[in-house]
Amino acid sequence: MTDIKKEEEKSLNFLEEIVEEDLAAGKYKSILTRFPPEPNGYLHIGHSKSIVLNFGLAQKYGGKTNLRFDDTNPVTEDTEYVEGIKEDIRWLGFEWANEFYASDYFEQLYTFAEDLIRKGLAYVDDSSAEEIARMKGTPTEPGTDSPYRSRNMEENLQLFRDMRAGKYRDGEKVLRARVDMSAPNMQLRDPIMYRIKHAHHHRTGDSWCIYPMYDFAHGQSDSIEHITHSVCTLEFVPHRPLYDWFIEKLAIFPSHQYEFARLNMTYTVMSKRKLLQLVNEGYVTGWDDPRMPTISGLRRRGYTPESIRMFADKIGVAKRENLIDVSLLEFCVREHLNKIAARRMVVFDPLKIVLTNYGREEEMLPVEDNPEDPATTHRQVPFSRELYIEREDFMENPPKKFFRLSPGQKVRLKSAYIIQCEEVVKDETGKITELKCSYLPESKSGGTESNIKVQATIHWVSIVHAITAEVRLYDRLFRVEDPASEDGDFKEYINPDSLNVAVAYAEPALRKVKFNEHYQFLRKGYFYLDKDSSEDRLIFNRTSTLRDNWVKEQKKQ
RNA sequence: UGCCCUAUAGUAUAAUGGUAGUACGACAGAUUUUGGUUCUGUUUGUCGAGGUUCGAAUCCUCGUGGGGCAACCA
Repeated sequence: MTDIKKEEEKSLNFLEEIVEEDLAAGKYKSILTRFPPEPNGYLHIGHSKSIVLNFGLAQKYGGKTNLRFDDTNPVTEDTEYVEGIKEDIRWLGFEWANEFYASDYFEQLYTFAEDLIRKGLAYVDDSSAEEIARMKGTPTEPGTDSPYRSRNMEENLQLFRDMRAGKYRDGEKVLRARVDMSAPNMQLRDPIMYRIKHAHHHRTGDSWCIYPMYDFAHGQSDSIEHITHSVCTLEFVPHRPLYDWFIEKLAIFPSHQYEFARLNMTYTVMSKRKLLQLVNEGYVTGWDDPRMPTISGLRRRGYTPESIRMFADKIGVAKRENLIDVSLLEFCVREHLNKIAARRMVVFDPLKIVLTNYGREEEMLPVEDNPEDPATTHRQVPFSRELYIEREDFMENPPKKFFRLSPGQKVRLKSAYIIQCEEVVKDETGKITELKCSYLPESKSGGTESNIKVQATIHWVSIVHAITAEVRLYDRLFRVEDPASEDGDFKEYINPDSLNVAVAYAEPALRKVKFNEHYQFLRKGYFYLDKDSSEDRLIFNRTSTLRDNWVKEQKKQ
């Protein structure tokens, strides 16, 4: 009931409004969107905004979404990326109606081009790239006509066929649309439709040596598939008149382009070019390095598809430039993981404690797996006389608001007993090596007299039963909010401490950990088994820390 | 010195000529065997100047700020 109400109250974004209007006006019976990545890199969190938008629009209004690879530039593209992209989309939880490639349409696009030549709307230009650039003019000065602009139709047709037949070298000729060399919109100054590239294409092999440009492939592909709403990012706004021009002159299905502002996020970079640099120059270990904003990186780090979809939903869709705080992404993943992650106790920086009055060898204590789950299961955790606690959970001279262990003070060991610190043992350098504590037998968790109040509860692990695990603790990849907008090379702003590796002591239940299981290490954060793990070596990535008011409190002082 | 997009709390986003709301953040409190979670409360906003109107965040004009466009990239 409340959910329905919420749904009703939730306002539409401008694209949903357009779709609703089109549907209401009977313009379309159902809608068809597409997600059109170029297979020249891996998908990142910015793409997930587009994916959730395109697939979400179709889902919401009973339509469908095609996956179309925009593979018109053979030199940068590869099937490795095709496979990676498909995996990422599926992982995010979306299924496409059709898998298409712009290269599926090369023959059709070629026919379209000949059609435009016959109509006198395209011509072969022999000018060099430099000459074409010069004749293009500037934003404030009109361009000038190429001497080849007035070539007759038959000659253009023959030349274009010769281009396809491989008679010319790369760069010798191009096919251009004859639009308007003095248009205020630069995109309309006779844009290039085809260029010669004697290059191997990952799907069409060597069967073509001319390849269509984006502008002569994208809109036409949309039209061939009868895409109703072609949603892309803002930088293509100036291309829209050209998109419409080609469709009009070709008299083909009128797909329409709509633009939204791409996602920018603090403390990271979001362009494939920059991400590729980080990979190639060894700043990260790969596209799926857990510090990367890529889908594969986030997945490896322990993010869930649900959390990313929630994020995409929360950031909204509009046309103004934005810089989303990464803390919103972190909020989303905590929100989800808090509900599903099993709790475990792991000590990162151990301080030994000895319970001087604990007479038994050991005992097993039941500990709940997830307090958020009313039907939570319990596991048996071994407790014994010698334990590790977190070194930071003890202070010899604590400040006022420190609630944890200190000389003479009590804390509860989670799901076990309350202990009191009796003696601090140090080595010759003054470093604390051990704490001698007493425990309160009647304070046993769950017991009738266990309701004794103490200020804090801390996690622990039994030394003889502990297993070790490597934990990889990540921080933001960059030191500044918006590295791309800083002066100089963005790589100067990389955070040198974005990765910290430590060996931690874990309760034995963690020995049975499996891939795809999300854990909360009590009070330490959310963790996820890394693919680098092996039978005898557990490696965990910290997905995210927990919110920490104590850190804030300390900063105030 | 052109064309295009854009401007609402710290960050995003809604209000579609009629009470400026929501989320995250921040701050304060309650609860808590995680300084987590949960709950409650507080704080902060319509870029500027004119105009239209009974009434403007919304429409118009002129500024100003931000972004994009001059790849044989997408």
